[in-house]
Amino acid sequence: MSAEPAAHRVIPGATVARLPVYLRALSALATAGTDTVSSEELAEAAGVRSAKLRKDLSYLGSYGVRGVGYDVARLRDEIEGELGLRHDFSLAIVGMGNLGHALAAYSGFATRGFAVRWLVDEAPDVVGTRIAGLTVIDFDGLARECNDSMIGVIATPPDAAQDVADRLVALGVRSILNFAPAVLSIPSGVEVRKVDLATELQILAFHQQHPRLDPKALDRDALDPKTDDLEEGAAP
Amino acid sequence: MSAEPAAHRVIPGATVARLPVYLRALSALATAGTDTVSSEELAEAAGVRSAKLRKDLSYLGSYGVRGVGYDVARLRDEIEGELGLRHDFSLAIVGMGNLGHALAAYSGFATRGFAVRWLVDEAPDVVGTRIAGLTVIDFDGLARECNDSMIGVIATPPDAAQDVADRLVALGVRSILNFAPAVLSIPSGVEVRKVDLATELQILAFHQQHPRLDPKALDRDALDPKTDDLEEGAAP
DNA sequence: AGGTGTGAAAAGATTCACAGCA
DNA sequence: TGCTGTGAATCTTTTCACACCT
Repeated sequence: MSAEPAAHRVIPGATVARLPVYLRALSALATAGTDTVSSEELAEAAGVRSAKLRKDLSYLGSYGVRGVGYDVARLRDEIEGELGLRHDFSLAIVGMGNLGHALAAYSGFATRGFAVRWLVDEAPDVVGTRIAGLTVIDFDGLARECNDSMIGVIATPPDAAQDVADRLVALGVRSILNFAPAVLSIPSGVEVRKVDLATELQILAFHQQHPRLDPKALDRDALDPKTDDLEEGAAP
Repeated sequence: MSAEPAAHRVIPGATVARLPVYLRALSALATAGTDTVSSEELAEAAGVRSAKLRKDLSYLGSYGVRGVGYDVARLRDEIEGELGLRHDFSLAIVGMGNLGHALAAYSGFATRGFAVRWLVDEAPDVVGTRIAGLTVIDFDGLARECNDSMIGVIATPPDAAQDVADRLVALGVRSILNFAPAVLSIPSGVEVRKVDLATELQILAFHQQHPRLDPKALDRDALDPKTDDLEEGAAP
């Protein structure tokens, strides 16, 4: 037996980082009216190998049926539950420069379950203005609104980032998405993810300068019609 | 011996992903007038452990001096060289919606060595308009300008992403930064990095729901970056 | 002393390959 | 028959610990 619904299972970080991708693929399948999917098909849609997909899903429990595949709606719901998407999160974007502005308006940001609710800036001439339908507040204003489902988004210049992080932590924020190219010092118990555009570009630059002398790219087409392999995995 | 300047050394993907962070820390130190730094100090500034830093740097060669540390300017230059930042790259941002607009104007994007040079969109009412000092062009326009140092940035809605990727590849682009929440099918030889905001938020949501029963959280506060993640590291 | 460079051990992630169930 | 779930093998990344150099 192994089909335990809830468990003290420890899900590897690399797996967690892929769950959102699986979730997206499953939502697309559900929308398309598909109700059962094999690991092979889902893996293809998610850009991973089927063995990896099955291993990942096995950490959640046994939600597949041998000889058949996975129930799309069921699996989607399980992953949503695992990711904690059953309740909504509110985003507080700090720093209303170009990037903060864009994030406030960026619809891709308002994925199901995440809504931009507060825009924060300390500049007196910015506080009180309206951006994307919200009024910009300062940290005092944010303190009054703070609750458990708040996620902080740092979109300030790098030199202000640590200070902003400290303030967010002081408000009780436990999840931070950091767009500022700065290393943050954060107490344990608070999770930070960083999105760093310059870093991504530099990694691309590296690979462009050191073309991967594709290890075994020749035999690929012999085995498999599709020669596309792309990225991979992650990070804890 | 081991102080070979250039080598056929294979640098692990995880290491490559950290070089930009070291580079930033070194630039800051150089600006501050520091000319020598120990692995301990640099690691602290970069948010990693010193052993990891030393191991990473050892893949580049022996640029440190025992009992002393690393020469800041020298190490910075070596990393720049390794990352291929000796020559400049030009960015072509495709998709002039909210996000594309913001990226065009985002100064953090114009890190040394990377300049936004082309803005691309296919909508007739957008082509020809000026954004952030550049005139928006279409793919035909881009085809005329294409060169070897071009990096494509996809900032379109997800359903257009694959088509845009195909066109970029057809133009000879070998590096793509993808902001669209879609899995791209790409021929080998082309490198794709993805930046996916919804995924990052969902990973944060997961950790908020499953608080890491801090294994040994007593020690130090800062560090323990992951990311990559987005993940992710190198490639199959 | 003081701090780098690196083998070797440990931890983590991916892939293989197949038993076992529908 | 067909496809999941998973132990075992493999590969990658991190951490340890210390020889070695200045």
